[in-house]
Amino acid sequence: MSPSFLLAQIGAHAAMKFAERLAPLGLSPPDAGILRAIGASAGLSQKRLGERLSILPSRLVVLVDELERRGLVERRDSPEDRRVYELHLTDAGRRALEAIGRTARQHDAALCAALDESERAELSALLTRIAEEQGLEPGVHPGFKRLGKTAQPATRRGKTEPRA
Amino acid sequence: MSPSFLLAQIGAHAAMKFAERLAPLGLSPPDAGILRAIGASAGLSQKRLGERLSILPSRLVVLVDELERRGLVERRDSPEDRRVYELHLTDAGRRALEAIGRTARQHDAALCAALDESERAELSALLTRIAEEQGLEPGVHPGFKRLGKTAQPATRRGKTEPRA
DNA sequence: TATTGTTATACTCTATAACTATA
DNA sequence: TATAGTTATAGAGTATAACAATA
Repeated sequence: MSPSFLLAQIGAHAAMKFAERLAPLGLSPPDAGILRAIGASAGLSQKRLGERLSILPSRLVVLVDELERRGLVERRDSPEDRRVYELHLTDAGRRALEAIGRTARQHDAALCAALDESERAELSALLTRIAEEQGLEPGVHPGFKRLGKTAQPATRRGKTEPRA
Repeated sequence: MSPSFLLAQIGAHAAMKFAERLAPLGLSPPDAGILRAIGASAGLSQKRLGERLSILPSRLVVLVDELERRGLVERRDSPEDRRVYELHLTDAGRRALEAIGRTARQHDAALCAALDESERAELSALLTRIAEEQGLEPGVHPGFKRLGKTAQPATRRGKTEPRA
């Protein structure tokens, strides 16, 4: 089987399984990405957060709203520019981030159960080279942009009508 | 970086790039999966096709409608059970399938440009073992089921109101 | 009564444009 | 005039229920 098909297939499977493990924490994969990014760069604006994660501003608002409502993220007015917020993790947010880390390690172990330690290292090395050559941002899941094709509406002829 | 994150990241990238290469043919990834499945088992019913590809019947109808409208797929009444259609590729459908194959090989070469021949074989071997251990169907992309978490509507407080 | 294909509908995510407050 | 954040809305994809024809 072609490596790129296997990558797409296992990658989608990995993303789904990770989302399943995250669900009991009440978090989605975008939530985890947001908490991780804020944890790595406290004070980030929504603008730059959205750019880093390739999440549209209009969607980011809703995601941050929810994380703020649940007390994991805090929006502070920037003293330099009153248009922007500085995003910070609360204590609960930091605990959530740690839980995400534990979840990720469990997920990793389960997904790579077929491989021993040195094989996992070999796999990571190969994947890292591909990621670099393809110009992928380290630590940033690209999400899934719009990609379908544009097609005209089809004229339907029914199975809900007698055929004989 | 953890292998499972790299897998999800590169997998999503691979899926997007493949969709981009398919777009000039006027096809989406599900279209390609459908043509491939019908090509491998001519006469398949929509029911079994949907099961194999994990596409819901209500969506499959629309996809097959469009492929039939474009003359790539033909629905023939089953002589044994008047409820079902037998799905077949037309000549144009077979040509489309060949074009998809060429596209997939180009995609594969581009995605794995960082690796030489023996490294690609090594990668495929590792990935195949993971796919088997994880119980993934050979040749079937799992798509992306519903996985977000359920959250109550948030009470918004606006940046569109004066803050001072 | 169960099944195949189909339609209708709801919810989520992606995407774009327009809007408010501020620079 | 441009920018950060927000709102509204349109377009896909996912999911469920209900329906007609047939088994």
